[in-house]
Amino acid sequence: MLPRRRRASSAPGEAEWIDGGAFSDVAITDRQRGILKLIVQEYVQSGRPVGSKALTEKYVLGYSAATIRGEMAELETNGFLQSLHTSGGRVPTDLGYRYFVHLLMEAPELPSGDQIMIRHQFRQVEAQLEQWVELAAIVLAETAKSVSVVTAPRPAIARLRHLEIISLQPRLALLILVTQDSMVRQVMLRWPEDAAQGSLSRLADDLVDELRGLTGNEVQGRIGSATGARRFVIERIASTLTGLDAVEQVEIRHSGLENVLTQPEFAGAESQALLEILRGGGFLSAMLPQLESGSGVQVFIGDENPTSELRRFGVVLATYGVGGEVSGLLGVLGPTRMAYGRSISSVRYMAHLMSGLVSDLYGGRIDDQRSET
Amino acid sequence: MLPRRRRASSAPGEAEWIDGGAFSDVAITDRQRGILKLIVQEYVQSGRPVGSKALTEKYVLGYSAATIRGEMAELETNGFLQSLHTSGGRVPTDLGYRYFVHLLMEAPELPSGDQIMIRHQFRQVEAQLEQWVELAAIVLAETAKSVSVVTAPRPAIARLRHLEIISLQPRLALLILVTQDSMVRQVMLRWPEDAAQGSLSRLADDLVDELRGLTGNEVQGRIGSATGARRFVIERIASTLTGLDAVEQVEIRHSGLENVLTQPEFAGAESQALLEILRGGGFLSAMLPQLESGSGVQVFIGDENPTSELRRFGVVLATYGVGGEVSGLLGVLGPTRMAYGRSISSVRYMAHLMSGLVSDLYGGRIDDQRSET
DNA sequence: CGTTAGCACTCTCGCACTGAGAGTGCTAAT
DNA sequence: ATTAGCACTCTCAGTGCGAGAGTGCTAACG
Repeated sequence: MLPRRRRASSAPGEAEWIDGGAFSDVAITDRQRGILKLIVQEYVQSGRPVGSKALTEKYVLGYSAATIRGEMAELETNGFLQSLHTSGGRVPTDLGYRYFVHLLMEAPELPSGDQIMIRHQFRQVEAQLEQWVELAAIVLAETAKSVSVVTAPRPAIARLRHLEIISLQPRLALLILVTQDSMVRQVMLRWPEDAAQGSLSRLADDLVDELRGLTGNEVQGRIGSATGARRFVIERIASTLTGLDAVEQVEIRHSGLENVLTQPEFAGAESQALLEILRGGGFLSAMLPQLESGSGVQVFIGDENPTSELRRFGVVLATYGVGGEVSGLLGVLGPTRMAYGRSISSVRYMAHLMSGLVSDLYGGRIDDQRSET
Repeated sequence: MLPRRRRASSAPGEAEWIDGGAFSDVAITDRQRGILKLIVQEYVQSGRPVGSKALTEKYVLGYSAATIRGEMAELETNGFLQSLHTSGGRVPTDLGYRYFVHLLMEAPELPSGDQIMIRHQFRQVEAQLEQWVELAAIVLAETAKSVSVVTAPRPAIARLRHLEIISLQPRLALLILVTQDSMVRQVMLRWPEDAAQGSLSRLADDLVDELRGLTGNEVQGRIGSATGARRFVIERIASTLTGLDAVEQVEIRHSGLENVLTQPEFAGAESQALLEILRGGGFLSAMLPQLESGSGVQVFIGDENPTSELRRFGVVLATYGVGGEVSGLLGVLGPTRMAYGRSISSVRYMAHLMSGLVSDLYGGRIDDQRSET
């Protein structure tokens, strides 16, 4: 009946009333819309349930507290609000937030001052690829004032570009793999017998020539009749490459825990839930199938989240990257009572920025790799 | 007068009374020692100030609560204990903890069951170097039941082993540096003019031949009369290598926040202090000068810490690595009221384990680098 | 007929108060 | 030297209470 999840308004500036059809079967008047909007904003800001009197005192409305009470009662029966106690104000339900995000909220562009500052920070570390993700997490946490999560950009599928084998000890060597998308992995190799650097280097050169541009599965297919050290190394290359494609391998950076842990709802055990979510790779593998890549900023509120641990959280996510080729994911995590407008603005801008950076690196050069050594 | 900081007992098993000389100018009887030990243990476990009566009820001692009161009073005047309120028991001071750690505590070896489990986990990821540090942080946090910090092993000084330049776009290239200690760094290069992959590869080959084995400063010295792209690349190599030597570049992994944030002393703003410490590189640069490398597990309690943000924390640290050549740092962070014995055992074992792993990689092959390509 | 003021009622929250429990120092007896 | 006893202090949990805020209902109003 109602949409479980929808893309956020992508038009900066005014709230959009277009496509209200999804909610149109619910009777909700303009005035109720206005009141709902105020309640969400107020509750997000204060964290305390909001009542009719408080609204009339804080805002100049054309009608009185009693009227608001009536409207609030109706909003409650329609499922947009709920009252925690008989007295003491009301708070939005997940549906209330959803309606707010979908139809009432504004998510303007980030102030140009912020944009300039952020771009400046990125220019500082532009050269060091390793720092991009870290910086993105930090900046996103700061602008959204929430916990941010960012993954490194990943190719849809890893292909070998270069490898080196470095002898460390007679029976120990280090295999360095570089993929076409500039990911680097180091793998330790233990030989059953002594191996000299010379033969290892030759082996490496051979393998580069033979395996360049191949995926993990294709490398696996090349094992063929290879034997001994050569076979062993090829197997390792294959498994490392396929490992890179696995979702579980993706590391999430996060930042800004302090923005959220100090909020009242995270006083007790709730903070543990948050840390748990951020720790394992579970968050990612739960979220990924929900994301239609390239579809802009997506918002998950409370029960809309795929796992029950996230039931009390709001998640604002976007993918970034170039086409379907290389992509990462970034977003913001907070209590359902979070500032969705600001979060969406921040996430949208950061996704845009990171896409730009990544496309500088990888854009339009997917197939001209074999040209030179 | 009193030592500000001392190495922890490194003899597994019994507490050591040797070298008590440092504290010997303070009059403290055997019975007081026993009482102090009990108080620290009790307080660490319960988190509540401990009183005389509670001790007699919990333990079978040869004397009564009144006697304990007398001894506790004396311990307080000597600075080992302090009472937070007129009534309500006493808690150890920093000095009390220090005495406990130095002379009263046992830090036995980790149970062999734990050791086996840990080694098993490491065997699983042995091949993936990137995962060692991560796993070390996780395991350390688990065994010490506290927040762990681990840095990746770093060479004392980075020397170039290999480099590659990969053309991404006409004016954009990626420089991949590999140091002799197998660290890999990726640097983006923007050219003022178009450059073909062919010339870049030749440039890279040239530079490898010329710069292999050199440190950042030495590379800097080789700039000489080089011009154009060549000069630009050399400069970047030099600055990246020197950057690797900088302490600020070191990344700390941490794990186990949940072990500590749920404890009573971190209910409020204190948690923010902890997150702050773990965030920036400040922690490391403050701690490093305090550490005599290779001297085993070191313990810093409260005011013994170099920075004031750490005043309410206890820190148990050890370096690991091979000789003075390659080293990292790992340890545990917690409230001053932490289980020092368990922490020291865990840190000691993990340092030992990581040293073993690192020495497999880097051991005794510091100077035979130029032999082959 | 929608809107609003008024009213009685409910619930939370902060505050003061209280008694139990625990700890302390002191002293006199052992 | 050790200890039992005692008077005193302080914390903490529980209780009661009043203020404040919110609610639903109803009657009056434009």
